[in-house]
Amino acid sequence: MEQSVQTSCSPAQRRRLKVRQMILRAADRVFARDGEAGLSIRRLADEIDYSPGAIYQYFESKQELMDELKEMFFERLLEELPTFEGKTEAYPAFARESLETYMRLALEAPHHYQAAFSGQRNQIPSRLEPSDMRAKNRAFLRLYDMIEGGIERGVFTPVPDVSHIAKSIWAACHGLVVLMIHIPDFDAAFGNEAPKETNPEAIMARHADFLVRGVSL
Amino acid sequence: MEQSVQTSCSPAQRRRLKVRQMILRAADRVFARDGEAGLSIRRLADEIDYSPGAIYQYFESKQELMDELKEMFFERLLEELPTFEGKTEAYPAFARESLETYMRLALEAPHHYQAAFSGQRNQIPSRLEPSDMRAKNRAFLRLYDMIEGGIERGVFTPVPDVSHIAKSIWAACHGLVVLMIHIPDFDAAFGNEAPKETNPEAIMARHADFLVRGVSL
DNA sequence: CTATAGATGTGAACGGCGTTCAATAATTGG
DNA sequence: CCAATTATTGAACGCCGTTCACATCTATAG
Repeated sequence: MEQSVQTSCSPAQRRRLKVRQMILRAADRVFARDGEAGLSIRRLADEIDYSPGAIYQYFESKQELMDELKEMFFERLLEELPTFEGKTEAYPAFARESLETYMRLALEAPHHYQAAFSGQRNQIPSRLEPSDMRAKNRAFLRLYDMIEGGIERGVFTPVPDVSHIAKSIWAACHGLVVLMIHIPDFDAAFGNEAPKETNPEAIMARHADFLVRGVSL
Repeated sequence: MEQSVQTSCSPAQRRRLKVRQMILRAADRVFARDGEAGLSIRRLADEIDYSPGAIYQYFESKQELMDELKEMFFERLLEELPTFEGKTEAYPAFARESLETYMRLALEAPHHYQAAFSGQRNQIPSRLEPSDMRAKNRAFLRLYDMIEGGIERGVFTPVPDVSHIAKSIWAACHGLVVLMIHIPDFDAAFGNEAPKETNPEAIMARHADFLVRGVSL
């Protein structure tokens, strides 16, 4: 408490945060490799050459650790989501790109994404207090603003409640991702008319197009 | 093997199936009450006054038991899905009703529904061999036929590959249900414009309408 | 520099889990 | 009624998350 800057606190607590980060990174690695079932406190402790009990010095429970892992996905999403800086006529393409980014990132980290929607308890998104809002809620706000922006620019059909449309579109993207994670070759399956295209990108692009057309005009 | 009808085989094997059904019904009860986390072989054995090991005489593993529980949802869905017997102009309403039935049943058995999409390993739906197809695949076929029927009647827009649209719509319904299960008050949340309606039925109806309009004309 | 208070890590333990298996009880066919 | 098959048990194995008394290390105060 000597030359305390108060903002970055003490010298020894730095190390504490470093170790915490190290645990999180190791957990992220194991989780991406072996999924939720493959990540146990004991295996994680083994990975970082610690005793299982030691982890509880840095996390209240496995749940808290998992929650931080899940949060990571939406933080990454917020970084990668595109921003619109172009002519109005390019807005639909921007909307499609936003939805495709969401689905692509989810498919790249399927375990993280699945886990983020496994529990039942969750915060209600709120327009207020955007500072300490969880990343998931902030991501929904981006979607909300994206649709609102389209309406203001006159490329999307105006509706009394934008949040309804935002929820429908979020749900649609979420559903496709979950189905693609859950059912292998979901894009190629059911090939009555011969499976022309089998890449996941194609069906995601079609899906995004279907949704954007649904709100256009 | 006396007056054997051959279809229902032996007298003692009857009892075996009875016990199997009894276990399944008990598992269904515990599962609906306490969810996937609350259903353990030991608790189930306790519920039916059996030894834990006894259950393995009737099921290879807990996974096999769970799989049958999940299958139950789609069998129930197949029973409750409406069939179309009306004038062409009523087809959109029939389509909406089909989607709403799917979502309503899922919300009524959230644990079953969530569990049905938790694993990664799953069958690819196939147009062929409809006899022993899993109920989930048969349910998808119903959706496929529903859309195809709409196109043939000239109320839905023709597309080169019906399965693409079917997948998008399935994904959209699935996504909404999962989000509603995962986020409490998902329908009422985000009330910028004052939460007028807070019943789940309303947002499901809007969602179904949004999707049916997307394929209409 | 040393003593000491607090943070840090350990290892054993608890209760619960899915699953297996030899031994026992029950049921069935001849 | 007996033999053979089947059903059921209870203990055991190796996991799991979590806790806790104890050892160990750190860093500050005298």
